[in-house]
Amino acid sequence: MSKKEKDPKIQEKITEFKNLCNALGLKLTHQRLEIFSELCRSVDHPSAEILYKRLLKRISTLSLDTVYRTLMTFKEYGLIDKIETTENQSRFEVKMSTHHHFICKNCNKIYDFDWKDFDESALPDNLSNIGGVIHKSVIVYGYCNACDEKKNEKVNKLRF
Amino acid sequence: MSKKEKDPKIQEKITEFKNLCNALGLKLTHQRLEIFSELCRSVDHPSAEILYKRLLKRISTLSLDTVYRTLMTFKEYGLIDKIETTENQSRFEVKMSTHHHFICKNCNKIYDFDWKDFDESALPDNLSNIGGVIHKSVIVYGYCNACDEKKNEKVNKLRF
DNA sequence: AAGAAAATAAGTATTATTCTTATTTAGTAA
DNA sequence: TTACTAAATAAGAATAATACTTATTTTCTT
Ligand SMILES: [Mn+2]
Ligand SMILES: [Mn+2]
Ligand SMILES: [Zn+2]
Ligand SMILES: [Zn+2]
Repeated sequence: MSKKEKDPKIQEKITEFKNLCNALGLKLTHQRLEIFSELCRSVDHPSAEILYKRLLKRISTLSLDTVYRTLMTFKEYGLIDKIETTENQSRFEVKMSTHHHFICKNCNKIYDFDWKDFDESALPDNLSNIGGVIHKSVIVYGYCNACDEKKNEKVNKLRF
Repeated sequence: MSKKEKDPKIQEKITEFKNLCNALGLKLTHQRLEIFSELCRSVDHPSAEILYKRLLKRISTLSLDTVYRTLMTFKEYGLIDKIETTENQSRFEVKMSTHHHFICKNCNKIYDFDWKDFDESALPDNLSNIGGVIHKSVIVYGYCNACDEKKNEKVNKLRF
């Protein structure tokens, strides 16, 4: 039985998830519910392994394979997304309204951001030579503020 | 010794590569030259393994590890890029002028395209809360024309 | 031509993900 | 409820992707 969520947004997503499982004929297992809930709560686009470690606290008998398998299933049914990265561990997030990703070159954290102007902009003409576009997104790279602060701390330690 | 390149663009990149190796103190080995040249010629953003298979025809003693190690080195020195994908095999390309990627949801081919308007557009303000941006790029998903044609062929076979 | 430092090949190791199978569970209908 | 069936899970084995170790070879310099 999943704990009560404080955040009503997450509560809502979970209710929606339960309904979808029913509608899609997916059995609503304890594992699926916990995996989905944990991913809902995660703001950091976790890997299967990170999710697994977090979930072990709730389901001590959980297997890593179940996490992988369940994420695959969720992806097949369009409940979650696999994120584009250059890392070799895949990372995931629950399907959300259109948004984009800032990836820190130092800590590899992935932050969400909105960019309405981009969402509304027309794609370039030359794309029709390649194919028909279904979805577009932006990835930006840089150093996150958290990392900058840490770097400054270090510099200050050296200076004083 | 690398074969003469027909394409002067590629020839030029290879010459530049040789100079850069010198400048950076990277030994210009047969393997490095062939790996770089092959990646230059590749329009398909190949994986290490694909590159390795192509290169075996030229260097029969090449080891897959050398391909991985060399690609890592090239990336460290900024000569190539690792591409963002949702696949679990990394894919690569030689560093080129700013461009973006169309990824086919069916065949996973990655096509390059230009989008000057995007390149010149300002990022959204909310990004400063996250960090400082160094690089931005677009990924679009869809079905490439090649895949569409194949699908139509199949449909026609069924109809006639 | 000789020597030092760096790079390679081969084999091994590790990491990430998937498969196999026996057991358990969710959903359903009596 | 209970019993049944199909689907899902856990555990461990297997595979795939990438990285490490070390003896040998190569590049670059002198
Ligand atoms: Mn996101
Ligand atoms: Mn490209
Ligand atoms: Zn960071
Ligand atoms: Zn295609």
